[in-house]
Amino acid sequence: MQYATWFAEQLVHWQRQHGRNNLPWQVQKSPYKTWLSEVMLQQTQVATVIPYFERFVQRFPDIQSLAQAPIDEVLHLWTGLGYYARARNLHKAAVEIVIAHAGQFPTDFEQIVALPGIGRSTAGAILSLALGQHYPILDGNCKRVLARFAGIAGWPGQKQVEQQLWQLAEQLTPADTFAEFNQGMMDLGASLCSRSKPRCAECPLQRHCLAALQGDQALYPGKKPKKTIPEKQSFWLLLQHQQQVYMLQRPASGLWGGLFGFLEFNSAELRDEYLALQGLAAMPQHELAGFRHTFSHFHLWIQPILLKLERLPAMVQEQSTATWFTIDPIPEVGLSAPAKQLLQQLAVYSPD
DNA sequence: AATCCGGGGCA
DNA sequence: TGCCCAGGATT
Repeated sequence: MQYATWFAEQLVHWQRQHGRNNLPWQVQKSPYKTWLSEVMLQQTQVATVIPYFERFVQRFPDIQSLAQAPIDEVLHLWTGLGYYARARNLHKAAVEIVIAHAGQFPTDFEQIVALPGIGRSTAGAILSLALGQHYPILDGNCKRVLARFAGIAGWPGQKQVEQQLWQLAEQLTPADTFAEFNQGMMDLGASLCSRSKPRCAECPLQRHCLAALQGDQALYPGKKPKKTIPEKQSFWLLLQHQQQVYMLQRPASGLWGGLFGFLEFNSAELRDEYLALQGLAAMPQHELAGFRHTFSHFHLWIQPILLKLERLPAMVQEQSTATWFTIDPIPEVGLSAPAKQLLQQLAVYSPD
């Protein structure tokens, strides 16, 4: 890459002038805070992450406190962020760090990348931003900047395209100012070099950016091949008794792993069978508004109904993972976004 | 409605 | 090694 030195100088200069240097995880920087922010940012944009980050660090100020926490509390602070396996991995990694590294965040690439939830890019970010070591990163922002600058075609999900991007990142990352450089790549990708309507006129890299010169910025990075995704239905049963609702903890892996949810059925018939079996068929049912929740690989149509119970049926209490939670305040466990939304609805319909 | 995403897990 | 999985926000 003939422009490597120029590229780094331009980007670092731009980062110092226009980049982000006062985000919550950038002041009183530590490997722990950098790690936490990077994991949150893997899935979510900066503006959304900030309040989650603040709450999380306030409750778990260091690796030890995180390691000691019950997983339900970790998931609670993650509620609404999505990708809950990452919260589980974060917690698991904290325990590993306490056991294997005496509570000190490891400083070797190999040790860091061995932690659950940390891959090459996240390890590179922690090493370069918080540990003063020369490593490249390649997050979504970097991929877009690099693909446009060098005109790298194809979808970055393809092995060979990703390989090219990593190689380019390695070549361009300067030996000394790697921290500003990596931060600059993320900042540029998140601002000027956005997916749609990039502001090339303001970009420090425009002069040698292939996509800008060709005017085909929209072609990079290549798009993921799309496929039609199925629509599934789910019938949720909200059992309410006074100011409490009945919820079950989901299995640790899979969709909404480890979160608490309502009774769930694949059809209205199965739901009604359950109600009959529990002797609840005659109770008045309030049909709540159905709604659609979208995942990357399917749509889920959720039809909730609410049953207000006079008395607690015995069988309902016996399920092992089941708990009666107060509606308000919201229980301090992991909840999916739709479950949290429904709980908030119930709070409105069921004032004290 | 389409798009985005870094890493885990399994065939 | 190459898929598939995962959740919500933004555009």
